[in-house]
Order: sequence, then C-alpha cells, then structure tokens
Amino acid sequence: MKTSDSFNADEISFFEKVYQVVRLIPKGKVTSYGAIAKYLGSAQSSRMVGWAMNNSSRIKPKVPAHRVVNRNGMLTGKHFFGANDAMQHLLEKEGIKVSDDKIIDFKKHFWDPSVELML
DNA sequence: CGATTGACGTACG
DNA sequence: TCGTACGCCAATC
Repeated sequence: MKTSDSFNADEISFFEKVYQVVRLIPKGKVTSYGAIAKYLGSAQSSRMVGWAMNNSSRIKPKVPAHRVVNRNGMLTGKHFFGANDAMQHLLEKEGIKVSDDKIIDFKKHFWDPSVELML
C-alpha cells in the first residue's frame, strides 16, 4: 500500500495512460489507436497503443479494448478476444453496428480523447 | 545483449 | 486507388 493505491502521475507509464483513456471511453463510443497515441503526444507511436492493449488482458481492471479499433474502423484486434465474434458482439450490444469486422458509421461513433478530454 | 515482432499510421511510388 | 516502405517504443525470443 505505501501511502496510497492511487495512480501517481509520475509512476504511470505510456501504457497506463492508454489504459486510463480507454477506460474513459463512454458506452457506444469507439476510438482509434492513433487518436490515443496522439492524445498522449506520440502520434507516431500508434503501435505502442496496440501493444498496450495486448497487455490490457493482464492489467486490472481490464480495459474495454473492444472500443478501440484501427483508423479504418476495422476490428483488427477481435482475434485477441478469444471468440472471433466476441468483439463485434460487444460493440453491437452497445448500439454500434458492425459489418464485415468493420464499424458502420465509425466516424459517427468516434470518440476523440483529444477533444472530449481537452482542457 | 541483439534481432524480430506487434491490436497502427503516415508517406511515397 | 492500391501496394510497399518506414517510424515509433517495448516486449519477447
């Protein structure tokens, strides 16, 4: 415990920042890896966002990685959810229509952290 | 310790 | 418009 279990801004890493942002994604909304990376100040590190998502399976609490898709709105990481349609099913359950592993009206459901969380 | 991979994105041809 | 190449940082082999 050491003082507190809270997150220390000085302790959080690039990955943990990603986790927090993803957790802030409202239901029925989605975002892209690049948007998160850009919000973190490393737009070119979009790969790291995806890598962070991979680790998201081991972190706690688990982050809604199903709300994070690539720039094309395609569910590139659906294969990581175990079931092939698990990610798609979750998105449809939240009101997001998915077809061919791709989000319909992706731009419409797009949630940009740099806009919603901008101060 | 060095090389390869990875849920992406942008640039160039 | 489509395909290929590069960059970014960390983890894994």
